[in-house]
Amino acid sequence: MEKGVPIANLFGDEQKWLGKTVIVQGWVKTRRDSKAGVCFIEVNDGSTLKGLQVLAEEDKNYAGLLAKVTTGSAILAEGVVSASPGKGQRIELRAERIHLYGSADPATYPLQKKRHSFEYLRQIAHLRPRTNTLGAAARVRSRLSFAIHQFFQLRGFHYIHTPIITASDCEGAGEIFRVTTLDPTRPLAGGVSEDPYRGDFFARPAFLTVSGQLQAEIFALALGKVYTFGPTFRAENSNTSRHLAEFWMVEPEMAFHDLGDDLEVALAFIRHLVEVVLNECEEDVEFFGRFIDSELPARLQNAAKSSFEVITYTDAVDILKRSREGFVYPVEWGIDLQAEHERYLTEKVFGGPAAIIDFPRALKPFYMRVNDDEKTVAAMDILVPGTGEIIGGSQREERLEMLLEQMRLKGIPADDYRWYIELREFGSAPHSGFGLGLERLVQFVTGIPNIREVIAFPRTPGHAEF
RNA sequence: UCCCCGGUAGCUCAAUGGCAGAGCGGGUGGCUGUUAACCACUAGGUUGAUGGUUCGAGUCCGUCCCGGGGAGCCA
Repeated sequence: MEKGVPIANLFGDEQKWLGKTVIVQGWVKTRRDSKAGVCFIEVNDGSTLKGLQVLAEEDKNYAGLLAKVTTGSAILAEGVVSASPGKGQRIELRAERIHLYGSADPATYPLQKKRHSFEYLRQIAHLRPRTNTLGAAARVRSRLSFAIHQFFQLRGFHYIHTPIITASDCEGAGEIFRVTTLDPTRPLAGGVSEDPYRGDFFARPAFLTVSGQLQAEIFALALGKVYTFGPTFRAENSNTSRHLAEFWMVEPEMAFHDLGDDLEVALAFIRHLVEVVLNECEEDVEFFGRFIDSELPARLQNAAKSSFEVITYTDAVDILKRSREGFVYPVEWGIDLQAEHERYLTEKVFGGPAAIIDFPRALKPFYMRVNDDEKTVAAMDILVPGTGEIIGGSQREERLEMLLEQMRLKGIPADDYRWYIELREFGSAPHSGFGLGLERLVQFVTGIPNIREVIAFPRTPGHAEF
């Protein structure tokens, strides 16, 4: 099959392509007719935001085809790259040949030239990647995913594939999805006395993972530095612009790293990702700045350059208590910081991203390392303006006795975590890690307000279409 | 799950309890190296569902469904 030149390449070096005959393949974004015998077809192939103006003339042998080349159609155009006398573009393609792969009925094609609401586009998730905003978000997400691998691979991390189906309700991080082959509409044959998992696929309770961290720890204590990057699932009934039931998470885990090292890696990581977006997704960032969030470019510049503030939970509580802000949730040492508190810290106190460390022991999961004060744990949250928490991490408890005490205090059955405990019995070592929600990162670097727009097929309570 | 706001033409939205409307999109015609093109004409409606109040309900009340914003939970 014929292969065209990506339109991004043409715009990337216009001088080089001028006068050359090329093929482009893509979808008609819009079409402007002129009775002077010319027709302007804007073609977008997804390689870049901007479309290429293809000039079709009515005296060419493809003239009979033009009536069907409507908005949304898939076409091939071959012709000479020429300087454009018109305004909005420097180059255009003067078509010698046009092939129509698939037409689109203008009466029923759901995408119009004008702006649609995100709510409407969500109902046509099979067509919305063709819009400017969703297309740009998908490109940025792809570039970020690559940058995530780059960052870790270049630093000697190994990519670990942790299981999607897990047997343990890990760390009780929220509600979990059950995995079963049993038919919920058919009652158990043996009645209430029967083992409900007899006849089920795994012959025991099984769930979709909420985190790959515990398994990543296994490999950190063998390969040194590892990371997982994959889908995770939460069955929380959360209806907000920041939550999904299925989302992607990056979780590095590093042996012989304490919380300070962990924080250093996390901050370098964020900075690297923001720099990649600024340097390699310029056009898309400029688009988001113009149509989605005017403060975005400045915020990204700020995040790439300025140093992140790092303060302890205890200091953060002091700052909040001294402030004269009328918080809905009163601040006291020991409370979980609320969205309003996080917003106040990032937006009013620091004016940028911030990291909070050393949280009260009672607030955090059993695996976090207890500090010498015995009241706090070596945890960190990285907060960004707008999105809130984007990274959560900690140094893990490597001391057997302390881990067992933590599990007792939090009511975690040791029997379910034999393997996790054994990691502390056989060659235990200090180690740390963190988790970053990919979708929240994409929200942060694009300014897109609703998380349902930064993932192709959002799963939320009551919604699993496509 | 809780609080607030909303659901009217394909899309985005108007309409004191009193004739169902506009812009865009579609169709037809005109004009033009066009740029969210422009001009004229035209088709297009069970006002989310259901029950009630009223001479009369898009509008008021009850219930339900769906969407948005905020909160909680979290990444």
